[in-house]
Amino acid sequence: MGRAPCCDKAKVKRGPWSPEEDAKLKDFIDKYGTGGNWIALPQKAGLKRCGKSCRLRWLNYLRPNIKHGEFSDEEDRIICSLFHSIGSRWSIIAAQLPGRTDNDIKNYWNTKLKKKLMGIVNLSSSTTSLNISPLPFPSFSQTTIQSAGTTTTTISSGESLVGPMHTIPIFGGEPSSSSSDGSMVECHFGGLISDSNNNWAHQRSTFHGQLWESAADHTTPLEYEIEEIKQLVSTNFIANCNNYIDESSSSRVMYY
DNA sequence: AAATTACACAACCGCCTCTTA
DNA sequence: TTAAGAGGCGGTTGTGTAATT
Repeated sequence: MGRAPCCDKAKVKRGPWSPEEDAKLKDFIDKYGTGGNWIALPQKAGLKRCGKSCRLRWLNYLRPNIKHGEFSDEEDRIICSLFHSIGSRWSIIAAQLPGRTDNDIKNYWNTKLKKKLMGIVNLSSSTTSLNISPLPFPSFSQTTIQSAGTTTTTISSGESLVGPMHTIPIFGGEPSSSSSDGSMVECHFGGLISDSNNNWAHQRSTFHGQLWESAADHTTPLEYEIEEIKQLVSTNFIANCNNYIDESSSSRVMYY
Protein backbone atom coordinates (compact mmCIF):
# COMPACT_ATOMS: atom_id res chain seq x y z
CA MET A 1 0.00 0.00 0.00
CA GLY A 2 1.47 3.30 -1.03
CA ARG A 3 1.35 6.54 0.86
CA ALA A 4 -1.65 8.74 0.66
CA PRO A 5 -0.98 11.85 -1.43
CA CYS A 6 -0.79 15.13 0.47
CA CYS A 7 -3.66 16.56 -1.57
CA ASP A 8 -6.16 15.68 -4.25
CA LYS A 9 -4.26 16.51 -7.42
CA ALA A 10 -7.48 16.70 -9.40
CA LYS A 11 -8.79 19.52 -7.24
CA VAL A 12 -5.72 21.71 -6.94
CA LYS A 13 -4.36 24.19 -9.44
CA ARG A 14 -0.90 23.55 -10.80
CA GLY A 15 1.62 25.43 -12.88
CA PRO A 16 2.82 29.01 -12.64
CA TRP A 17 1.44 31.22 -9.90
CA SER A 18 -0.61 34.26 -10.85
CA PRO A 19 -0.01 37.66 -9.20
CA GLU A 20 -3.40 37.29 -7.49
CA GLU A 21 -2.41 33.97 -5.96
CA ASP A 22 0.91 35.43 -4.84
CA ALA A 23 -0.90 38.33 -3.20
CA LYS A 24 -3.34 36.03 -1.43
CA LEU A 25 -0.57 33.84 -0.07
CA LYS A 26 1.58 36.75 1.00
CA ASP A 27 -1.29 38.59 2.65
CA PHE A 28 -2.35 35.52 4.54
CA ILE A 29 1.14 34.71 5.84
CA ASP A 30 1.78 38.35 6.70
CA LYS A 31 -1.38 38.36 8.82
CA TYR A 32 -1.48 34.89 10.32
CA GLY A 33 1.86 33.22 9.61
CA THR A 34 2.01 29.69 8.31
CA GLY A 35 0.38 28.33 11.44
CA GLY A 36 2.87 25.51 11.34
CA ASN A 37 0.71 23.63 8.91
CA TRP A 38 1.24 24.07 5.22
CA ILE A 39 -1.25 21.40 4.26
CA ALA A 40 -4.12 23.31 5.87
CA LEU A 41 -2.91 26.74 4.77
CA PRO A 42 -4.23 26.90 1.19
CA GLN A 43 -7.81 26.28 2.29
CA LYS A 44 -7.58 28.93 4.99
CA ALA A 45 -6.01 31.38 2.56
CA GLY A 46 -8.59 30.67 -0.13
CA LEU A 47 -6.11 29.14 -2.52
CA LYS A 48 -6.74 26.14 -4.73
CA ARG A 49 -3.18 24.97 -4.36
CA CYS A 50 -1.38 22.06 -2.75
CA GLY A 51 0.17 22.95 0.61
CA LYS A 52 3.56 21.91 -0.63
CA SER A 53 3.20 24.19 -3.60
CA CYS A 54 2.38 27.11 -1.27
CA ARG A 55 5.37 26.34 0.90
CA LEU A 56 7.68 26.25 -2.11
CA ARG A 57 6.27 29.45 -3.55
CA TRP A 58 6.71 31.23 -0.23
CA LEU A 59 10.21 29.96 0.46
CA ASN A 60 11.58 30.42 -3.04
CA TYR A 61 9.88 33.56 -4.16
CA LEU A 62 7.60 35.46 -1.80
CA ARG A 63 9.30 35.54 1.56
CA PRO A 64 11.15 38.75 2.47
CA ASN A 65 14.82 39.35 1.74
CA ILE A 66 15.02 36.93 -1.16
CA LYS A 67 17.92 37.89 -3.40
CA HIS A 68 17.46 37.50 -7.14
CA GLY A 69 19.86 38.17 -9.97
CA GLU A 70 23.52 37.59 -10.65
CA PHE A 71 25.69 35.66 -8.26
CA SER A 72 28.85 37.40 -7.13
CA ASP A 73 32.35 35.94 -7.39
CA GLU A 74 32.30 35.50 -3.65
CA GLU A 75 29.06 33.53 -3.87
CA ASP A 76 30.56 31.42 -6.67
CA ARG A 77 33.53 30.70 -4.48
CA ILE A 78 31.39 29.66 -1.55
CA ILE A 79 29.20 27.42 -3.68
CA CYS A 80 32.21 25.71 -5.28
CA SER A 81 33.94 25.26 -2.01
CA LEU A 82 30.91 23.81 -0.27
CA PHE A 83 29.98 21.63 -3.21
CA HIS A 84 33.45 20.19 -3.03
CA SER A 85 33.13 19.57 0.68
CA ILE A 86 29.58 18.27 1.00
CA GLY A 87 28.24 17.69 -2.49
CA SER A 88 24.76 18.65 -3.60
CA ARG A 89 23.44 19.54 -0.16
CA TRP A 90 21.77 22.64 -1.54
CA SER A 91 19.89 23.60 1.61
CA ILE A 92 23.13 23.63 3.60
CA ILE A 93 24.89 25.61 0.90
CA ALA A 94 21.97 28.04 0.77
CA ALA A 95 22.26 28.57 4.52
CA GLN A 96 25.68 30.11 3.90
CA LEU A 97 24.36 32.53 1.30
CA PRO A 98 21.86 34.95 2.86
CA GLY A 99 18.93 35.67 0.58
CA ARG A 100 19.60 32.77 -1.74
CA THR A 101 17.36 29.73 -1.85
CA ASP A 102 18.41 26.14 -2.31
CA ASN A 103 16.40 26.00 -5.51
CA ASP A 104 18.11 29.10 -6.82
CA ILE A 105 21.56 27.75 -6.09
CA LYS A 106 20.70 24.37 -7.53
CA ASN A 107 19.48 25.98 -10.74
CA TYR A 108 22.49 28.23 -10.90
CA TRP A 109 24.84 25.31 -10.43
CA ASN A 110 23.12 23.14 -13.03
CA THR A 111 22.74 25.80 -15.69
CA LYS A 112 25.77 28.04 -15.31
CA LEU A 113 28.37 27.33 -12.68
CA LYS A 114 28.92 23.70 -13.64
CA LYS A 115 29.47 24.69 -17.27
CA LYS A 116 31.78 27.45 -16.15
CA LEU A 117 33.88 24.92 -14.32
CA MET A 118 33.80 22.46 -17.19
CA GLY A 119 35.12 25.23 -19.40
CA ILE A 120 38.04 25.69 -17.10
CA VAL A 121 38.81 22.00 -17.14
CA ASN A 122 38.75 21.91 -20.91
CA LEU A 123 40.88 25.01 -21.07
CA SER A 124 43.35 23.44 -18.70
CA SER A 125 43.58 20.31 -20.79
CA SER A 126 44.25 22.29 -23.92
CA THR A 127 46.94 24.42 -22.34
CA THR A 128 48.96 21.33 -21.52
CA SER A 129 50.00 20.95 -25.10
CA LEU A 130 50.38 24.66 -25.75
CA ASN A 131 53.43 24.91 -23.56
CA ILE A 132 52.33 28.07 -21.87
CA SER A 133 54.99 29.59 -19.66
CA PRO A 134 54.41 28.93 -16.01
CA LEU A 135 53.29 31.82 -13.89
CA PRO A 136 55.42 32.69 -10.91
CA PHE A 137 53.46 30.58 -8.51
CA PRO A 138 55.26 28.26 -6.19
CA SER A 139 55.01 24.64 -7.13
CA PHE A 140 54.13 22.22 -4.40
CA SER A 141 57.02 21.01 -2.42
CA GLN A 142 57.41 17.38 -1.56
CA THR A 143 55.33 17.03 1.55
CA THR A 144 55.10 14.14 3.89
CA ILE A 145 52.06 13.72 6.02
CA GLN A 146 51.20 11.20 8.63
CA SER A 147 47.84 9.55 8.45
CA ALA A 148 45.99 8.04 11.34
CA GLY A 149 49.24 7.09 13.03
CA THR A 150 49.65 4.04 10.89
CA THR A 151 50.96 4.77 7.45
CA THR A 152 53.13 7.49 6.06
CA THR A 153 51.87 8.95 2.83
CA THR A 154 53.45 11.36 0.45
CA ILE A 155 52.13 14.27 -1.52
CA SER A 156 54.38 14.79 -4.47
CA SER A 157 54.45 17.91 -6.55
CA GLY A 158 52.58 17.64 -9.77
CA GLU A 159 53.21 19.46 -12.99
CA SER A 160 52.48 23.14 -12.92
CA LEU A 161 49.68 23.69 -15.38
CA VAL A 162 49.09 27.35 -15.53
CA GLY A 163 47.79 30.26 -17.47
CA PRO A 164 46.16 33.44 -16.26
CA MET A 165 42.47 32.97 -15.68
CA HIS A 166 39.92 35.48 -14.58
CA THR A 167 37.24 33.08 -13.69
CA ILE A 168 36.84 30.37 -11.15
CA PRO A 169 37.78 26.76 -10.70
CA ILE A 170 38.39 23.79 -11.16
CA PHE A 171 38.65 20.07 -11.08
CA GLY A 172 39.06 17.19 -8.81
CA GLY A 173 39.58 13.51 -9.19
CA GLU A 174 38.51 10.24 -7.78
CA PRO A 175 41.37 8.21 -6.42
CA SER A 176 42.17 5.14 -8.43
CA SER A 177 44.23 2.10 -7.72
CA SER A 178 47.71 2.22 -9.08
CA SER A 179 49.16 -1.04 -7.98
CA SER A 180 48.14 -4.54 -8.83
CA ASP A 181 46.90 -5.42 -5.39
CA GLY A 182 45.19 -2.11 -4.84
CA SER A 183 47.43 -1.15 -1.95
CA MET A 184 48.53 2.06 -3.60
CA VAL A 185 46.18 4.74 -4.79
CA GLU A 186 46.61 7.80 -6.89
CA CYS A 187 44.44 10.83 -7.27
CA HIS A 188 44.76 14.20 -8.88
CA PHE A 189 43.62 17.38 -7.27
CA GLY A 190 43.92 21.04 -7.84
CA GLY A 191 42.50 24.49 -7.67
CA LEU A 192 43.10 28.06 -8.61
CA ILE A 193 45.15 30.67 -6.88
CA SER A 194 45.35 34.28 -7.81
CA ASP A 195 48.01 36.91 -7.44
CA SER A 196 47.53 40.48 -6.31
CA ASN A 197 46.62 41.51 -9.86
CA ASN A 198 43.77 39.05 -9.84
CA ASN A 199 45.53 36.72 -12.25
CA TRP A 200 44.42 33.20 -11.69
CA ALA A 201 46.67 30.22 -12.01
CA HIS A 202 45.66 26.63 -12.12
CA GLN A 203 47.68 24.54 -9.72
CA ARG A 204 47.54 20.81 -9.91
CA SER A 205 49.13 18.03 -7.96
CA THR A 206 49.00 14.30 -7.81
CA PHE A 207 48.64 12.23 -4.71
CA HIS A 208 50.32 8.86 -4.47
CA GLY A 209 49.63 6.97 -1.32
CA GLN A 210 49.35 3.71 0.40
CA LEU A 211 46.08 2.57 1.83
CA TRP A 212 45.73 2.92 5.54
CA GLU A 213 45.07 -0.74 5.99
CA SER A 214 46.48 -3.74 4.22
CA ALA A 215 44.72 -3.94 0.92
CA ALA A 216 45.63 -7.49 0.18
CA ASP A 217 42.00 -8.52 0.30
CA HIS A 218 40.57 -5.90 -1.97
CA THR A 219 41.53 -4.37 -5.26
CA THR A 220 39.95 -0.97 -4.94
CA PRO A 221 40.26 1.61 -2.19
CA LEU A 222 37.62 1.42 0.46
CA GLU A 223 35.21 4.30 0.58
CA TYR A 224 36.35 5.63 3.89
CA GLU A 225 39.92 5.45 2.69
CA ILE A 226 39.02 7.48 -0.34
CA GLU A 227 37.35 10.07 1.85
CA GLU A 228 40.40 10.22 4.07
CA ILE A 229 42.66 10.66 1.09
CA LYS A 230 40.46 13.44 -0.23
CA GLN A 231 40.62 15.15 3.11
CA LEU A 232 44.38 14.90 3.21
CA VAL A 233 45.02 16.19 -0.26
CA SER A 234 42.53 18.96 0.24
CA THR A 235 44.12 20.03 3.50
CA ASN A 236 47.55 19.87 1.98
CA PHE A 237 46.51 21.90 -1.01
CA ILE A 238 45.02 24.59 1.15
CA ALA A 239 48.07 24.60 3.37
CA ASN A 240 50.29 25.20 0.37
CA CYS A 241 48.08 27.92 -0.93
CA ASN A 242 47.92 29.55 2.46
CA ASN A 243 51.70 29.67 2.53
CA TYR A 244 51.55 31.53 -0.69
CA ILE A 245 48.91 33.88 0.64
CA ASP A 246 51.12 34.74 3.56
CA GLU A 247 53.79 35.88 1.13
CA SER A 248 51.45 37.89 -1.03
CA SER A 249 48.88 39.66 1.05
CA SER A 250 46.07 40.15 -1.42
CA SER A 251 45.96 36.72 -2.99
CA ARG A 252 42.98 34.49 -3.02
CA VAL A 253 42.52 30.78 -3.13
CA MET A 254 39.78 28.72 -4.61
CA TYR A 255 39.73 25.03 -4.47
CA TYR A 256 37.48 22.24 -5.46
C1' DA B 1 8.95 36.85 -40.19
C1' DA B 2 8.39 32.26 -38.78
C1' DA B 3 10.22 28.13 -36.98
C1' DT B 4 13.44 25.95 -34.24
C1' DT B 5 16.71 25.54 -30.62
C1' DA B 6 18.89 26.76 -26.33
C1' DC B 7 18.62 28.48 -21.96
C1' DA B 8 17.08 29.96 -17.33
C1' DC B 9 14.25 29.39 -13.79
C1' DA B 10 9.91 28.06 -11.62
C1' DA B 11 7.45 24.27 -10.15
C1' DC B 12 6.51 19.43 -9.39
C1' DC B 13 7.48 14.64 -7.86
C1' DG B 14 8.72 11.27 -4.89
C1' DC B 15 11.56 9.82 -1.28
C1' DC B 16 13.48 10.48 3.33
C1' DT B 17 13.40 12.26 8.02
C1' DC B 18 11.25 13.93 11.94
C1' DT B 19 7.45 14.37 15.03
C1' DT B 20 3.61 12.85 17.38
C1' DA B 21 0.02 10.04 19.06
C1' DT C 1 7.49 0.53 19.48
C1' DT C 2 5.24 1.67 15.53
C1' DA C 3 2.57 3.84 12.07
C1' DA C 4 0.84 7.98 10.01
C1' DG C 5 1.28 12.55 8.61
C1' DA C 6 3.78 16.73 7.61
C1' DG C 7 7.97 19.05 6.42
C1' DG C 8 12.14 19.12 3.92
C1' DC C 9 15.11 17.98 0.30
C1' DG C 10 17.27 16.85 -4.20
C1' DG C 11 16.37 15.40 -8.83
C1' DT C 12 13.71 16.23 -12.71
C1' DT C 13 10.40 18.33 -15.69
C1' DG C 14 7.73 22.14 -17.62
C1' DT C 15 7.29 26.68 -19.34
C1' DG C 16 8.43 31.12 -20.98
C1' DT C 17 11.76 33.76 -23.43
C1' DA C 18 15.85 34.86 -25.97
C1' DA C 19 18.86 33.58 -29.61
C1' DT C 20 19.64 31.46 -33.85
C1' DT C 21 18.59 29.60 -38.34
